[in-house]
Formats: sequence, C-alpha cells, structure tokens
Amino acid sequence: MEKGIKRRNTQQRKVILDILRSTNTHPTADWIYEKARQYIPNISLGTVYRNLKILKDEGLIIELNDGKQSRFDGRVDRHFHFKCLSCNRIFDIETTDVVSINEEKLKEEGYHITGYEISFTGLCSHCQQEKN
Amino acid sequence: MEKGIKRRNTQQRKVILDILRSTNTHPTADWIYEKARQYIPNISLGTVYRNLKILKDEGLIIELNDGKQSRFDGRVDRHFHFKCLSCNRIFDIETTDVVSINEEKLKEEGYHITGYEISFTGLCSHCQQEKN
DNA sequence: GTATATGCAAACAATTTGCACGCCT
DNA sequence: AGGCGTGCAAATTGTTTGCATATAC
Repeated sequence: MEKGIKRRNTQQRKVILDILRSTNTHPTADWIYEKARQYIPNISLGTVYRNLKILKDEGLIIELNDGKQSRFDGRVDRHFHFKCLSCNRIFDIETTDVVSINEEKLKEEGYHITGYEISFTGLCSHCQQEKN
Repeated sequence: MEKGIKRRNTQQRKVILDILRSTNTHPTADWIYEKARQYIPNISLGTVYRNLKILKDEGLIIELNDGKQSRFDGRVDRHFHFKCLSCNRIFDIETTDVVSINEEKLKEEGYHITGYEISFTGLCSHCQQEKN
C-alpha cells in the first residue's frame, strides 16, 4: 500500500514467484506452500500469504476468486479463464479476441469502466471425452 | 441436491427470499441475517445460510463471489454486475447487449462453453463526482 | 404422526496478525 | 546497525454442521 517501503529480495519471495511462473494450474496458497517447502523446508504458511499479497500489490501475480478460496496466477498478460465444471480445474484461454465489449453503452448508463473480468464455465476436452 | 426431498415452506425461507427480492444491494449473509431479525427476532445465522443454499439450488437467487465473502442477488434474469472500486458497492447493469462472445473461436480451442460470467469494475457515478 | 427445518453452539477452513528473532542491504 | 521479513502460534472471519427440539404437512 505505502509508497516509501523499501522491499528486500528474500529467498522466500523469489521461490514463491518462481513456483507461480512455472505452472499453469492456478494453485491455491496451500499448494504453493507445500511446493515451496521443497526448497525452503521451514517456510511458513503465513509467509506465503504475506508474499502473495506483496507480489499481487506489485502486479507480478494475479489473484483469482474461486469460491471462497483464492487461486493465484503468475501470468499477468491479458487473458481469460475457463473453469471445468467436472474436474474443477482452471485453464487459460489462449485466444484473446473472443470477447468484445460495447463500452459506449456502458458509459451511457453512467459507469466509468476501468476493467472487467470474464470467466467461462463448461467442460474441458478431457472431461468431454470421459462422458462417453 | 437430492430429487426426492419434500421441502416445507417455512416462515424463515419466505422472509429471506422477500428480503432479497426487495433490495438491489447484493447483500452478504450477515446483512440478510440482521434484516431478517426484524421479522423473526430469534432466527439464527445458520438458518440463513441453510436457506440461502436451498434458494440457490432452486434457482430463486444467485450467489456472487466478492472476495472471500458471498453476496446474494434476488434477481435471476440474465444481467451483469459492476463493482465500484471506491465504495465497493455492486450495481446491476441494465443494458444486456454490452457483450458479445465469439463462441466459435472458443470451440476451436477445445472448450465446450456452457456459460460465462462478467463483472465490470470502475467508478460509479456517485464516486466519480466525489473525486472532483 | 413423522420427517424436515430450526436454534444454538461448537467445529471448520481460509486467511490474517502479534511478537520476538533473523537476515537483507 | 537498522529495520523489513520470517516462523510460529494464536486470533479472526466466513461458513458449515451435530444435535435436540419445534413445526409444516
């Protein structure tokens, strides 16, 4: 939040960011914690949460709302998500031009839109096959 | 979940649904609980949660994800939401034709889309004025 | 009458925080 | 050396659940 904080580059934060950048599974804090323990055995869950918040504030990761649990994404370029209703996994959608928003209409209604989020739901290709 | 359950029409459930249908503020469970106590003073928070789940299963209300808290909406026709980043209130967007999705592209990528959710963010008209 | 719904309180799950110590810079 | 970051555990917050009783049908 504050501007004047001098951040230190800690091992913990580096490891957490690396973990998030090397997966596309949109993991939970707990999953990241377990993974991080492979590199820093005595890292604490509180530290994971604190660093996730910092990384998010710095714009290096994104926080996703998945029910009451947060999930995290190391990919920060504009992209959409797809959640499979069968296996509950979240996938990245690679195509970027799947959505178009009529900003004029929204402005007419009095809203100053600065952003939006879309999440698609359905069946992933793996679960589609399983249904047969 | 089960099909064969015979539901009873309880006062509690009726009051909760009425409350949700007479507001457009997308309240939390706790807000609904406080409001419901005006009509049924000894209603419990657990009952509010249980009935919200039932009403949602029956398609009479919608559950919204707002951070780690759930919010509820008695309006079930297709509509989008706008969240003001300043006052954190959630508004209904009345225009329905603000978004178009290219379903073909999505199908090509292997996803069988059955639904999607959009939420817009920005400044509501009230907070826009306050910034001056 | 009978089984579903309730109130209450305890249990849970995800996340946050206070504190003394550790380790970047 | 100084102060931000850490580990640990306890605290908080939002939600769920077990149980005995109440009530809709």
